[in-house]
Amino acid sequence: MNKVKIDKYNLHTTLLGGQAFNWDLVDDSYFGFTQDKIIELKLKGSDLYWQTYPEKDDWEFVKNYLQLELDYNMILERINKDVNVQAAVKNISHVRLLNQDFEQTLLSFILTSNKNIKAVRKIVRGLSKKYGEQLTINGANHYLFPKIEVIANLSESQLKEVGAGFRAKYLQKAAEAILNKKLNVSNSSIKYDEDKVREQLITLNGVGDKIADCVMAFSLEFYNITPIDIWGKRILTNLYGLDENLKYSEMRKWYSQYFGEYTAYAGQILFEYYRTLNR
DNA sequence: CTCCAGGTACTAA
DNA sequence: TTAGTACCTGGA
Repeated sequence: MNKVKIDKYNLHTTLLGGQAFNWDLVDDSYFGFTQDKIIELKLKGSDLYWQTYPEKDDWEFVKNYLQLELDYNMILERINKDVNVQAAVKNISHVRLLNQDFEQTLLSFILTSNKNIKAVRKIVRGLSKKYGEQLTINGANHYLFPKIEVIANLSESQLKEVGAGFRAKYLQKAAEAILNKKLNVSNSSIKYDEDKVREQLITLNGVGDKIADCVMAFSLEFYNITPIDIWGKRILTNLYGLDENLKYSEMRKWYSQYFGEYTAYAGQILFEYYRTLNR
């Protein structure tokens, strides 16, 4: 495996927390899957051992996916607005944001509607095992996330077989929209206007404010916003004293104005912290 | 067994 | 514009 030094990187919570559903801890290695790669990561002290399959040694991918060149100390300073952030950083140290693939992120988060993380992970694995390509690495079987065209051509009942439930038709339609280039959004959308990207995403059935924000923060590098789920709302009302009846857009605005350019990092750190506190 | 989950669409006022 | 409710399904 290849080796690189990393600092202040909570690999465990970053990979297995609430922003991605495609990582597993096997012995002391983390294995992740995308539409065309299996990624293996192993942390020993400050040494990160890494490898990609089947195309090996894809450093560009790993560097970009883990956002290794980002100035994390600077971000910590920028979001250090109060004791809540300080407590979160102290307790759940150094949670980062991954830069994930747009298509996989969109489809995965469509599955989160009214589901807990564990259940979503299960559906994503079912999808991959049944409809994704199989790879054998060191004698073990791994499955890639299914290709968009595969999902677009599955029936609603085929998707329900892996537990997608009422989200099955949303999933298929979203894959179809991507395939037919009906969506004016892709991984290069970071150049585009925030409101326009959100507007595009919400045209999809099954994608509302919250899921759109997840896709934007976790795969399109819109770090100035953070998705507000049930935990995000609890943080706003319980820690910051906001009215629980505020509209979603008003809550998002509050987060963005308070935390600024790196709101997504603040949101994710607070989310992982507050979720752990209340479990 | 029931209850509910990192929401969203649909309907009625 | 806003409030109320159904939705698949599997963990807890």
